[in-house]
Amino acid sequence: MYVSARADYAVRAMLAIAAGEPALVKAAALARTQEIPLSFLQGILLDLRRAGLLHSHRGTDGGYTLARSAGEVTVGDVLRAVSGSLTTVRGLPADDATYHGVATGLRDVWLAVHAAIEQVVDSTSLADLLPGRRPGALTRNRLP
Amino acid sequence: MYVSARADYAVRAMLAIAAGEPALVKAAALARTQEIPLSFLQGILLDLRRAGLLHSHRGTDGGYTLARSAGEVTVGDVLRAVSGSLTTVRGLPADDATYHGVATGLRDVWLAVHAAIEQVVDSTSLADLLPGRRPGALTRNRLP
DNA sequence: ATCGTTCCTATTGAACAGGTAGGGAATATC
DNA sequence: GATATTCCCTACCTGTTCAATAGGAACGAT
Repeated sequence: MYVSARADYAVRAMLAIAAGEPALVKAAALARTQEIPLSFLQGILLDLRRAGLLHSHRGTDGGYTLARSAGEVTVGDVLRAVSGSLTTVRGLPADDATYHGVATGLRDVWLAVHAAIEQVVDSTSLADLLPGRRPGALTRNRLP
Repeated sequence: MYVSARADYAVRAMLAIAAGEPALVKAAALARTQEIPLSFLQGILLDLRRAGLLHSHRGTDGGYTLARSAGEVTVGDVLRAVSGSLTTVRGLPADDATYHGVATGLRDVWLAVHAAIEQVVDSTSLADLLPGRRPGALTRNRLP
């Protein structure tokens, strides 16, 4: 179970842009405050824009802004935008895994893991994570 | 969220060895029936033995056998044996992630994901996945 | 229309996962 | 004890991800 640098950076960038609303936030500012390599970040921002999560504006006083409000964007949306499928097994989406013989039941494990992850990231919006909100909005999702 | 080839192969190998009990199972037989590259598999089996999950026997009619019974080994045990930490963010254990500024809340998301995954893999033993058991032992963990 | 700023793209190199090859060490059979 | 079989270990190759650099294209302000 591995969260890639792309995925981590993408959520942090979206949070920083959401926190700057309604002003535009520059890529260079994101890279500085969140300690993300600028060139790498630019590729991630491009993916987020192509996925329809960001609007970009060029020229002086340009930058990025959210395409939807922070409450309408979930962490899962961001992860899917930069990683394709949310959960992959050996590089393929969890659904596509086919097992032979005694390992047939393993498929259900990965599907259960996928569902468990989905339940967390799809029920958490960017607004839930921003400071100034009630802390621990997530705690009720932790364990039964 | 990425399940590595090592992790997937490791669980499949453990299942195949468990299914062969009490006979010893050879690495070559595992590679053939589960379609795993033999050389790669040998390195995985070495990790599983060092973690105390397998016993190995050399020479003619050698092979591998479980160190504990199939009911006493969980999927989580296997994953930790080959991957170190169960969940990593940018290569580091989920606990070690430190975030600055507006991204502080993101840490709780990864911890919640970690807990959700843990709940699935630590409550599923190898015996639960073997054929001949009641199917769908996992289904009650899927969703609330 | 020009200038400066910003986003966008292409190229290059380091680090790591996935996969391969071959020699060495231990065990059982003959 | 010689031999065949199997596990054990090390080094190597390849493709992808992560990261750095440099230049080109689009936009707003003056």
